[in-house]
Amino acid sequence: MKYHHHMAERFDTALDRMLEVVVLFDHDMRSTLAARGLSTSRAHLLWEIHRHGPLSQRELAQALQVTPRNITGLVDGMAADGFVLRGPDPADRRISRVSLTPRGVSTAEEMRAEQQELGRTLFGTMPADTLDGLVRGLDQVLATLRPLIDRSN
Amino acid sequence: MKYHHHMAERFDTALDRMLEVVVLFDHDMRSTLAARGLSTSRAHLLWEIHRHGPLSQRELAQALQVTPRNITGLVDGMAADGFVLRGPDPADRRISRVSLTPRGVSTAEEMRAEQQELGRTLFGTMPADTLDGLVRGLDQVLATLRPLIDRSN
DNA sequence: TATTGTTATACTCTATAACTATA
DNA sequence: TATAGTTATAGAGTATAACAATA
Repeated sequence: MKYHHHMAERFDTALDRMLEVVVLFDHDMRSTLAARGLSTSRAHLLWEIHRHGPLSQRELAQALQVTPRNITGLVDGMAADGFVLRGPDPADRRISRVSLTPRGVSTAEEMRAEQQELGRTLFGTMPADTLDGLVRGLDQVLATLRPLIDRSN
Repeated sequence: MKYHHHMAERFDTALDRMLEVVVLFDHDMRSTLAARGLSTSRAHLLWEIHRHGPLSQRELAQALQVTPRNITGLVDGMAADGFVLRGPDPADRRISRVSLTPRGVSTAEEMRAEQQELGRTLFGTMPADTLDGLVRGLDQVLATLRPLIDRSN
């Protein structure tokens, strides 16, 4: 009984740390993106195209786990702001292929560079064994969490 | 040069794990809350009152880092759904004190129980030294991240 | 018939500004 | 005058449903 109580406190501590990390990361990401005129959704869309090349709006809807209607709105706004461009599909005239403008590409690359910079800030002064322990712990958390989330989809 | 490149990969790996944890936690929290008829904002409001007792809408606006106008809307909706209740302030008739209904209290307690359950799920099978390493790593990340966020506010 | 994307409509969270009632 | 909360209005992200163009 005493043992269980003791463990419960350790779990709570660990979970508190995880939750605070989630909140602070979310906050940091939002302000970084906002400085570039991007919301979380817009950044996600930009990133998917940067990784996979020009995508149809249907494909974007699946990648962002959102209805096709929302992609229309996101692409409208991002096209107006010069991040993306609608183009025809060579084989299917129903499809609108969304690609990045030069500005979209450079924004994606800057986001990537800032992410690496954050990595250096967070881990650059961390002892190697602490970093190893962190990654090992996170990997185990992810191994438990991933199937939990998959099941709920 | 080779050393730096090596470290950069280690940082990227660690950051990737952190970001995936953030995304999955966020997803898990949202679906857990949605099952109870709560959004993230509503849950935050509920939690603040549960921790601190009845609060004025001004205090809630500060706690949620949101304009007072939004509290009006959140409280309207949550009162309609039976989670909270507006009451008078004994000393100042301008103030609307928001407190939890019995349903609000039990919802907050259920959320807390589910959080502990998640802690058991994630950490219950984790070796003690791995858990220690995880917490140590997260603490160092938070020590770097907290001042970064504070500065941006 | 089925698929792609759009128009029409509505809900939640967010913000600013003007206003009411208290202090 | 200053504060607490509301009404009025607007914008972003989300959802469903009906529809046009294309397959």
